[in-house]
Order: sequence, then C-alpha cells, then structure tokens
Amino acid sequence: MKLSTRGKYGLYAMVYLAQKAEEGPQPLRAIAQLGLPDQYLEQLLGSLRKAGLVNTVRGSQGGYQLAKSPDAISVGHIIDAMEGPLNLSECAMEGEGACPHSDGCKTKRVWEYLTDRINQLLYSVTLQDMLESKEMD
Amino acid sequence: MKLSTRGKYGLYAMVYLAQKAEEGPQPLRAIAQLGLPDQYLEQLLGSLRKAGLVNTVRGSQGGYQLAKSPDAISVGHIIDAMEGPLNLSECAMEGEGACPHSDGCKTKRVWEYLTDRINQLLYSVTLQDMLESKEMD
DNA sequence: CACAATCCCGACTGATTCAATCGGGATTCT
DNA sequence: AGAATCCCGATTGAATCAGTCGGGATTGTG
Repeated sequence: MKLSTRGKYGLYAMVYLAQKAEEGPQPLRAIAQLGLPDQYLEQLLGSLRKAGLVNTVRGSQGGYQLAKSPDAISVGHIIDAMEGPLNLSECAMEGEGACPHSDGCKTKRVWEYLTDRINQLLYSVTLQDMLESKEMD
Repeated sequence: MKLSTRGKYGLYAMVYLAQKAEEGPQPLRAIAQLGLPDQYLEQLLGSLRKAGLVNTVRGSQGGYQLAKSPDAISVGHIIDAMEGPLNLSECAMEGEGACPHSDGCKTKRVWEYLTDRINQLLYSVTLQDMLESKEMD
C-alpha cells in the first residue's frame, strides 16, 4: 500500500511554497526544479488551487503561493486534495443499503474507526511543523 | 485514497474464519457465501496462506482456518498480506542515494513518522477485538 | 480403487487508474 | 506588441485491479 506520486509531488510542492512564502508568487518552473515533471506538476497545482490551498497570480511575474499560513495547512489537507478523501471502506460512504455481509458489518465499524484515526493523524501535521523539523513523537 | 477490494475481502474472510474458529476447516464455498467472487477469493486466500495467517487442509472435507488465535492477528497483518507493506514514501525504502530534493528531505521524515503511526494503529486492532465488538476509542 | 470434494496455481482478459504529455487558449506585466 | 505565465481538456502508454479460466494435485469416503 503506497501513496501515489500525486500525494508525494503535492507535498513537495507545498513544502517548497511554504519555504518561499515571503517571496511572492513562485512560477511553475521554479517549483519544478525540485525534479518534478513540469506539465504534470501543473495539473497537480490545479487540484491544489481548486482545493483552496494555493492561490495563483496569472500573467507575467505570476505564479503560485500558499492560500493560507503554513500552520493552517496540514498533510491531510494536501493528501485529500491530491488523492481524494481517505476512506478505507466504501461501505462507510454508502448511506443507503444495509451491508450484505453476514458478519453483521463488524468490519464497517473498524474501517470507520481506522479512517477516523488516520485522518486525525494526517490533519495534525502542518507545513509549519515540517518547516520547523519538529520532532514528532 | 481507498483500500482495494483485496484488503476489504481479505478482512471479511478473516473475520468469517475467526467466527468459525472452533468448527474445523471452512471450504472456500462457505466463505464465498459472504458475497465474494469465489475464484478471486481463492487467490486472496492463497496470499493469506503465504503470509502465514491461514492454514489449509487439502482434499475432501478440507478448507481454510486461522493459523493463529484471533488475538494474534491484526488488521495490519491482513492489509500487509493483501496489499503489501504500507509505505507512504518510496523514499523510506531506498537505503541508497540521498534524496534529490532541495527541501533537504523534510518530507521523508514526515512520511516515515506517519507510516509508523498508521502501522501502530493497524496492528493494534485484532480479530479478537472485532469479534468482541469492542468500543474502540 | 474410484470418485467427489477440495485446495493450488499460472495464464489470461477487460476495465480502470496513473503518470505524463500535448496543444492551444487566456491573462497580465513591461 | 510580446513575453511570461497560468488554465484546461484531450490523449497516450503503462501499470494495476478485479475477476475468470482451465487444469493439476491432494485426500476423505464408499
């Protein structure tokens, strides 16, 4: 079970933007210096923008910048924007229709519990924490 | 971000086997009554067997049974068997080669931290807990 | 022994997702 | 006007996923 490159690249880009937060909008090219394919990165930044995590300035001298302060943006926000909501069981999403399995859906409760806990964890680590290289234990 | 059906079906099957732990080996057909495609399920049980989580008895009257007691098998074991080890950054696996990114690999530490924490969580919930429908908070 | 029930296993297929590219359009600074 | 930039839908090739197929091996039962 691995994260896709979307999540990984997305976090790289966001950390970069957090580091340059005081320096005005960063053009795509600059971010892509991290070693990411730039046209692909452009797509990803589009998703981050739609999720309200980055702002863009168009035209010459334009670029991308964080839409909020680094302590208001967490890894969870980024993964959510890049890979869609974390949800271990689609069961947890179907409002309708009882679970058809004979275990009385014990599993459903577990997936919900685990999904919750993992989300708590992901939302608890912010870009600010990463910049400070906080010891996280 | 979702779990694949492998993980989900795998857990269903294991919960089923835990419930029937006292009743001898359960044939594939019986497990597939949960609503899982049986030939596919057969593959999955193969993986669970290779991971040492189930034993099989071949021949007539044969079937599958848990290889250990339900409190020795966790959701983490099952997901690991079904989907491979949880690893948010492939970076965490490459022993060689420094991370090429200019953020000094702050991200690597975060992925490692998160991977650890999520694993702790997954390995902390056992089949036994699920049978008892423990309140998990 | 023969047979049925069962597990074992590699090959295959169709659908979906992933990673990335392409081509062109719109905006804004100088 | 022109360059720098973001915007966006379409497309592609590869990988993975979900599931099927066909046949083989093992073992209890009559």
